[in-house]
Amino acid sequence: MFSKTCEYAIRAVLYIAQMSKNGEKVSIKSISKGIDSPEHFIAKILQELSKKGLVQSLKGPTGGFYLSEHSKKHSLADIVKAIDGEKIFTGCGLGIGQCSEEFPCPIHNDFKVIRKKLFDLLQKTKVNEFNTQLEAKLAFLKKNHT
Amino acid sequence: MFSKTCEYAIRAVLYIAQMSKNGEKVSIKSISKGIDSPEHFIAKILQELSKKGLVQSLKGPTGGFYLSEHSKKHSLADIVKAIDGEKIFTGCGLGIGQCSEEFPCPIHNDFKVIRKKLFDLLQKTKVNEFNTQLEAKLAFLKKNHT
DNA sequence: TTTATAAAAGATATTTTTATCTTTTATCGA
DNA sequence: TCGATAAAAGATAAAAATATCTTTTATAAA
Repeated sequence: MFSKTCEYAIRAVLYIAQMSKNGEKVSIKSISKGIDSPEHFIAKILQELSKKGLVQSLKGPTGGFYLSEHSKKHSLADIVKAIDGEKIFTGCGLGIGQCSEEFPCPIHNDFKVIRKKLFDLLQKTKVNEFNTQLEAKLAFLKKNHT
Repeated sequence: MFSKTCEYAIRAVLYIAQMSKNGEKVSIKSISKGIDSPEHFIAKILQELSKKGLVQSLKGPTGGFYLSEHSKKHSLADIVKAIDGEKIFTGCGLGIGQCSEEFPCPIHNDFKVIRKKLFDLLQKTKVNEFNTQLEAKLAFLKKNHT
């Protein structure tokens, strides 16, 4: 559905949201462990998210990643758009360049419905809404949750 | 959503379904033009689909690809499974290996619904059901439909 | 039986995605 | 101010996906 990069990105942001909810900052090392991703790879991804304003960061000792009040309200759709682009929400299911209402692919209409549902879901879901679930270990961001 | 290989595969099978509906056979060259895909690449993909029994073929002069009565009834889900595997129907939306009912990722339940809708749609859609639409140019398998 | 045709098979190349490594810059605390 | 820390930036590497090329095999028609 999403690229691996995008999956890591979402997990990282949810992790940062939870871990920094009281103003703390979270290091790459912590994030990498917390979501079970390659350390250098998630660093690159966070660099990108930081540039686009989806997460905030500070260098140096006691530095790390956190979310501004504004960033806490971002949706999962914002992250997906930042990493994978709009293709998954608007592109043709069969990869036809000019697929449109006027010249539709055979599954155009059915796919439109599913894509809309996906977008609506991601759009309404905000990155800080899982904090308590994650805290209570009712939801997880990696496989080794022991 | 699907890999490019899978998009080509679906388009190719729909094209073969339409073009071979009266017992004709369709050449790779014709398929490649009909769906606007690289000739050698679609040849490789059809080889795979042929091995898995999703399309039939015959070598030599007057040879080409066609669909048996059985193959005509295959669903789009069958093609997706053959090329991309089950991951899109069953895998975790955030790429967590052991995501499950017991240890769910944060979006597990919402995604389950969307994945099910996608699967149901692809499962109920059969490869030969677009023949008349395609014939009447009410649906298209490539961008240059002139 | 020979020749032409068209897919199958196998090998190779290119591009994109995923991942890693090294150096630089900013910031904090001693 | 200096040293340690942590992210940013840039370069490189490995793996996977996409694409192409060449040779072989099966089939049909002349």
